[in-house]
Amino acid sequence: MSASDLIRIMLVDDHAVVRAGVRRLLEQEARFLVVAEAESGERAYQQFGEHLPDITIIDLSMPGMGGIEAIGRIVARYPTAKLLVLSMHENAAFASQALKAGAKGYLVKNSLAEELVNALECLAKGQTYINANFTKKIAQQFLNDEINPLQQLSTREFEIFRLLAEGTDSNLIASSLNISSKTVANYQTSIKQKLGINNSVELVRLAIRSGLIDS
Amino acid sequence: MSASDLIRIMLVDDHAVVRAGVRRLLEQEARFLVVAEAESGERAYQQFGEHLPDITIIDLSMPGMGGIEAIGRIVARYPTAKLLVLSMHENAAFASQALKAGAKGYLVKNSLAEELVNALECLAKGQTYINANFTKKIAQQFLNDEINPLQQLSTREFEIFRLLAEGTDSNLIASSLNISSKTVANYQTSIKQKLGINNSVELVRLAIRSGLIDS
DNA sequence: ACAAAGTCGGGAGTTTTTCCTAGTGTATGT
DNA sequence: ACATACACTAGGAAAAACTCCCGACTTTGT
Repeated sequence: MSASDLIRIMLVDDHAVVRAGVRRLLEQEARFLVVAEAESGERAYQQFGEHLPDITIIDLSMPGMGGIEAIGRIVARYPTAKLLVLSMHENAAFASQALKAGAKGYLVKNSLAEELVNALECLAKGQTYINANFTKKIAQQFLNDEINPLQQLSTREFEIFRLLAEGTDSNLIASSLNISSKTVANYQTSIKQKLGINNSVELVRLAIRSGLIDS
Repeated sequence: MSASDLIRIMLVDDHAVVRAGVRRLLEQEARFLVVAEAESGERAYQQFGEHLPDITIIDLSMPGMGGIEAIGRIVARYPTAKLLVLSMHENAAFASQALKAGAKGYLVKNSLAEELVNALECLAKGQTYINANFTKKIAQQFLNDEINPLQQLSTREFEIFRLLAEGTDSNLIASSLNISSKTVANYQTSIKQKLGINNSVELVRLAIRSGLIDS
């Protein structure tokens, strides 16, 4: 292996344990070299300029400047930067946001070591890498994502969605809107179906994320 | 150093990266030896019996049987087991529930390596260890205990509350905890009653407000 | 040892949710 | 103008979830 094959890597994660873990996994392969670590988005941006790593492995949820913003700043300044997101969130929304911000790969933390190596090599070659069992999830939600899930709802559906998310009793919704509680129940089903959710937990989360209600 | 000083450790975390990270940190110190790893609560319980580690380092949020449940089971069978929680949740509710379930220490994942070593030595000596910058947080929230509704919940109730708030299907909860789905339903009722809420929407919002889950 | 509290689940009834069907009204386009 | 589409409404039937009540057993504390 020639020196040019060496892939210089920076690790960004607020958890020292995770940084150590990735470092350990990478040490198994001689062609990877960790040249820098950062525990925050701010530091990541600084360190990037100092070390100009080939690839940066970055977490999304960090205190202060989050990973997404850090990605945005780094890519803005260094458009050829290769950033691999290593997140614990198995959430398509997170992935698409990260990729939209300029990341070149997305991996969940419980992935195997081989997958990490695989992802790194993809990025090194200039490709984009996304977790295999994740692509379909993203593909599914991608359609809905661009549309903005709540936008699919009809006026009535949206109204009922809002009331449900606020915790309003179905019967109260019915009498407020002067419709049968049976109709409310039916709407509830169609709303969940349209939003692709199975339970009221996801319903609330979606409402909160959309800023419709606050926690 | 004599052989008897060797501290045999088991790691339990669903993220391979985290396990590798802890392992790496522990390898710096010759007196620690990782004798087993597990990626789930179920496996942890099995492995514990096989290896009988001096100390078990365990994560709380794992799919299937959660960490709290695993702690409970291990402590039930092996009352002298020393379990150190290594969680990413900087949340007093989690900590107190974990300790109530029988854990001997609580550490957040972004702690420094020295703190981990420190904690391990405390546990090895039979002491209890809690993160320094965490004790005051716990102390703070301890005062609000009367106010903090989640504190009213029993271990089991809390566990089920968490799973419900995460949107886990009742039947899945039942099978994860090896109890009847009827029991889960009954718990659900008592949880709502204790927390003074009427529907699952409020349940989720409470969980989010408490930092138990994020939106 | 006794009381108090936690865990577990059956019984029985109520409520909610789902899935299907179906009527009405209102656009939209050809 | 007429067909087509879709939103709004709601009933019926069945399934699923929830509530309330109770009893058994275990753990814990005094």
